[in-house]
Amino acid sequence: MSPKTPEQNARIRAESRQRIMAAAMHLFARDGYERTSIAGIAREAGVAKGLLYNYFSSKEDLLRTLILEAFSGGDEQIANLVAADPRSTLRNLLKWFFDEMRQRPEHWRLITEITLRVDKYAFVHELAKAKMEEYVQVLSRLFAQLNYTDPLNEARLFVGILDGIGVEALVLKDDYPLAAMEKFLLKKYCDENK
Amino acid sequence: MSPKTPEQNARIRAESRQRIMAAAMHLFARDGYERTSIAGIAREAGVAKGLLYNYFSSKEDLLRTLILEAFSGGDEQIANLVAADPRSTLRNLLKWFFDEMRQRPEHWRLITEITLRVDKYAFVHELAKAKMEEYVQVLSRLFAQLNYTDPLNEARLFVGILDGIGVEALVLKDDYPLAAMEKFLLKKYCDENK
Amino acid sequence: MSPKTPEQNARIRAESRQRIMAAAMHLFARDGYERTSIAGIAREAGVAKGLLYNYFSSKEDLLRTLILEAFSGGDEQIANLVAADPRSTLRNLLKWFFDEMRQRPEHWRLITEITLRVDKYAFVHELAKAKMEEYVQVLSRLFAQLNYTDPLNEARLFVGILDGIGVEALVLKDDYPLAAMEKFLLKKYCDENK
Amino acid sequence: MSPKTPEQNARIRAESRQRIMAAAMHLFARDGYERTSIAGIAREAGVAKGLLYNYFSSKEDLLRTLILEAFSGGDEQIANLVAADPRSTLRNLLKWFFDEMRQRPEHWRLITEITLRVDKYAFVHELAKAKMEEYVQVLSRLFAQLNYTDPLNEARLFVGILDGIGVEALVLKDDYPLAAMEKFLLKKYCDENK
DNA sequence: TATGAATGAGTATTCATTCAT
DNA sequence: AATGAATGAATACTCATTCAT
Repeated sequence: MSPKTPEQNARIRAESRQRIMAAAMHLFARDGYERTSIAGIAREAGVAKGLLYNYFSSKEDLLRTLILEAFSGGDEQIANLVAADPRSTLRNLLKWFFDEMRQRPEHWRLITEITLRVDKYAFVHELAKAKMEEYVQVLSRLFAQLNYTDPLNEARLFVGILDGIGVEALVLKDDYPLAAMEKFLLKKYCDENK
Repeated sequence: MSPKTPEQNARIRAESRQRIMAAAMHLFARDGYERTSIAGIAREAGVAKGLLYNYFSSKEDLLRTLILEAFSGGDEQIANLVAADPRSTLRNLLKWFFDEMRQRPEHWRLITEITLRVDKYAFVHELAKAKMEEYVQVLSRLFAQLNYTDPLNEARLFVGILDGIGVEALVLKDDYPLAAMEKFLLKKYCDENK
Repeated sequence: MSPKTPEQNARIRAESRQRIMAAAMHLFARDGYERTSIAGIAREAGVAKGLLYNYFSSKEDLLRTLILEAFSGGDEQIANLVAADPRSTLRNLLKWFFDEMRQRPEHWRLITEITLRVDKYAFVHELAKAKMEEYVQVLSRLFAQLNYTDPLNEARLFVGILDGIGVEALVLKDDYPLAAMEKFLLKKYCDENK
Repeated sequence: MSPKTPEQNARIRAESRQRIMAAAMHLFARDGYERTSIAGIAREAGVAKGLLYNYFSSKEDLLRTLILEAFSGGDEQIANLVAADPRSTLRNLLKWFFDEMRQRPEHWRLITEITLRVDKYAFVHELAKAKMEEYVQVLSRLFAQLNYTDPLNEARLFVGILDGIGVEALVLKDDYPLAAMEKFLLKKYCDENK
């Protein structure tokens, strides 16, 4: 008789929104942004096409939302990896990275693909640049503490290594020796006896 | 009006084909595969849309042809980089890589983008895997000659580094310090005094 | 919480209904029937979309209601314009018409637009025809009293003039010399010395 | 074997374009611009939806083309109505107008509807204003030659009359006494004995 | 009485592909 | 070998309407 309470509506909205975002993330990651249709996302989410536009103003707005959330979600997690000594921090970071590659490869595939299509989605350029610089700065300090002679470029190299391994693991999938590389890098960067 | 000789026809065919491929490569690289239209390729090539289907059975077939050629073209060039001593070979390789990133970034953007869309274009998976293994083997031998303790993984790391720097340079464009990284890597891998 | 009395309910109903109608009239007039959305009307009226369907069975029903009311509303006003002598009645009529064009141009734009879309909204045809004949009859009597030789066609002409000036004023807006035409027609039809 | 000659193509294109324009004119006029779908136009024209976009960049572009053509077509015809003496010119004009209303009512319905929806299609405002002023000027000269005391406003009135009768004839259709009004106006404006 | 989340048919537009010439 | 007019399935997006609360 009486309309739904604001709380009920908020919950319903949050749920629908979440389902749509999860479906979109899955499909964007699996098939790429361009190859994913709104109809497909709606079907995957189990809602009608039109509902999507109650929550996102366009397909690109949905993408933007996912990207922003992915980037900011990453930030929090990385903040948790910082340890007392630099070598442990590096170790945590490497372990986190390889775990992610094993557990959410599709998620990272999307991030990588979108990041490469920079021209079309200009906001990504700024975002990626800011993140990159942030990571390089943090790593640079770590390498300085470890007395590397050129910590800035070591930091850039380290980021590049992770990026490169990421791309290769995404392409070669089970054929890429993730475990071996993890061990190798842990030894190279975190071995106390070195 | 007069019937053409078989030789003339062959030449004409080769030329048209080449123009179409050049136009397609340019546009695929600049705008991405999905965002490039057959009409656009035909316009860029200065031919009619229909002609395209005399040479390629579909848009994807055209893509496939370009990818195959790009990969095999790379092979030849890399073969030329091999020098007498391993350190010079590494130096040539690094210099070639950084030159390519400076001169044909869009070309490599396409290769990278397509390579990431592995599921859709399954043939790429095999191709990429074969190339990767080939490169790793060659590099592995180089690192063995240079007495690295784990030459196989060093080779994988090296390939990963180039991949990663490539991705970052493509994303950050002029904001990425290509020159600094080139110098840094040349010192790290090719400095005789080390 | 406490159950409302029937009187309260009736008042609430009347108010909601009125707000919806006012909002719809405003938007239909400003943007046209097709370009106005139910969502927009609800927003303008400050009610939920669903409520609209408690009072009107469809968008078209809402339109119909507005049209009927506009026509019958006009009747009342026009009845008040009748004066003792025919020339004064004509003068009142002209003044009322030009005042309306100045004060509620959008209202008349809607009436005109809808009236033209006769096929789609068949009920308008009958309505318009009935009104037209009624006006022509009244005017015809006026012109007969003023000893015009062909009062029936003079009446039709007079109605046509008002319609025509209405359309032109709606199209040309501030570029149409409403004041000059008002003066001109008053002189033509109501000048005692003529 | 050989491709179509440019002449063949030009003819084919002109024909298709014409069929699409005729279909669009018909449907826009009958159902209104908003209620007419591209699919409907294509069906009426007997072509595929896509073909429409080979000739017009959008639905609005198609409308614009039709409007411009309708306005410029009118110009030519009206130029032919000018006669040696002003009374004959007026007679030609009135006859032309009533003939048009009898023969192409739907055409004029479209012009009127679009002209009223000025806000959305700003280019119409300018067009209509220019035409109106042009007609008023020509008529003003005619009325001056006929020694009317206020030729400018007489001209405006005359244009208004035609507009008004047009609107009413469009709405009332066969119920509007077009013939009677024609005779009445011819007598009023063109009777030599008056 | 009133709400607003949800639906799905409908819209304009794009584009790979075909085919008569 | 080459053309480009034509096709129609697919796409993102809109919006009147329903209905559980």
